[in-house]
Amino acid sequence: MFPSHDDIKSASERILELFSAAAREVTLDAHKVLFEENDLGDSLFIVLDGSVEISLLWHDGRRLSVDVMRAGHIFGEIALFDPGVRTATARTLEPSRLAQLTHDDLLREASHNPSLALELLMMMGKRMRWMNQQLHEYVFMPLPARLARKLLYLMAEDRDGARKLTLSQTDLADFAGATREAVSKILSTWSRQGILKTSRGSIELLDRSTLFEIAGYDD
Amino acid sequence: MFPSHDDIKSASERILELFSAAAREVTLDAHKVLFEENDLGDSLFIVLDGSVEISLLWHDGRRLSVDVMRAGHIFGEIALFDPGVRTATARTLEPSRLAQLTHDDLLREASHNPSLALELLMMMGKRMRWMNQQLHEYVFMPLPARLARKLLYLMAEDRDGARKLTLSQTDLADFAGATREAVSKILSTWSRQGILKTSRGSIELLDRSTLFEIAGYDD
DNA sequence: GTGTCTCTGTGAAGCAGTTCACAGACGGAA
DNA sequence: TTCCGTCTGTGAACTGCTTCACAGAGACAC
Repeated sequence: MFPSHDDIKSASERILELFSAAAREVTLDAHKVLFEENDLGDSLFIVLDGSVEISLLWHDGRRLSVDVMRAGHIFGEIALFDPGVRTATARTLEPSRLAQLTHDDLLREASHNPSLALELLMMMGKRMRWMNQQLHEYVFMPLPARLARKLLYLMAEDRDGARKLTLSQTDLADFAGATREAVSKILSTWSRQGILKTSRGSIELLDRSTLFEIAGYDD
Repeated sequence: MFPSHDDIKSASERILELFSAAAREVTLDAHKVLFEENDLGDSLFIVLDGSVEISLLWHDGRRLSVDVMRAGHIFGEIALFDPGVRTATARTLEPSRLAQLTHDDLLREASHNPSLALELLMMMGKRMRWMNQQLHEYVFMPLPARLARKLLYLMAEDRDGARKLTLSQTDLADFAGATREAVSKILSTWSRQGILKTSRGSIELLDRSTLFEIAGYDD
């Protein structure tokens, strides 16, 4: 199966306490860049409300979207623990509220709270495990399987029934690491096979188990 | 430029102390598997002597070699902080001596030593930054650039002049994430252009700056 | 309604890298 | 020396995805 989002992306009790003790709040409109790859940064964010897309960019304009962070999810941990330039770009998908915590805040709290530090280490372990999985998928899996996984992943995010995904095919292509045209063609054949139903700006899943098979989750 | 290996892969003073306080020593022959992807594991290793290759496997036999760990380098951190199955395979390239530290050892030491925990967090930050870089390279760069980077990376490892690399083209292909044939053809053209010299089982670099350009390190 | 804009569908050509096939080169063992 | 196994080089066919090109279909503004 694919991993449970809450375990990987969400904060534990103790990390939430850390935020409430030290964080500053940030409010942003939709489609605003919170930080960009190669910006200097040393802070961690938690989403209070809204959603934030995390993506990798390349100088020719290509983009690989890696994740969407929603309420309760934490991101920005690389530059928090290893201050320097950001390794990814974060932008809001809708109006969002975030809490921000700096490297200094962290040092102050964690230096006399070992169990907080241990929880952060576990979070980092889970995060690295997830990144490793992403590398696996990208390196070894062909586009249809990767696309199937991304669809299932993104649908599992939306709590409501998890059958419908609101996303243009262009954006979905960024998640799958492919062109819009390639994604469109694959979705068309799946649509013809009754696996899903496409419409302008959204996709409705009809046959989850077949998509599971295509994704290579063999069970 | 490409990252300095010692910063990312090596242990800090305090982490070395942790190993000397709690670790168990392991000795292995050449070409022995230390652990394999999907094995259960919860321990961290440091290389005392020899070298260990870290690679990702796929069920059809494909392999992506991601790194080589040498004396002083640490690996296995994912399963240390997030006990569960291994996300990669580790095998010795030559007879090697390692020290091993378990999750329990770590908890014992780090739970009353906050600055050790902070150093471990920084190490994890650097490690994630490096993984992110790998994902970037794999997703966005074409084979020749990726191959150039891997050559420069692997040559920087060997301290001795760093001009000669002892590695078969088959193994190099695993590092570049491509087939032996594709790598062989690229090396041939580079050889014809005087960038390097190939021979059975090794590659000698002649024109570092041209390879730098091909690798996309524009400076 | 009409116009415009973005999203979707699809076909044709191109290309980077794989797969397959085989030949020659080197090194070690007998 | 000869033989054998592994490593290297290269050509031909194939394939998965991109690039380019264009047409039709919602959605929204007026």
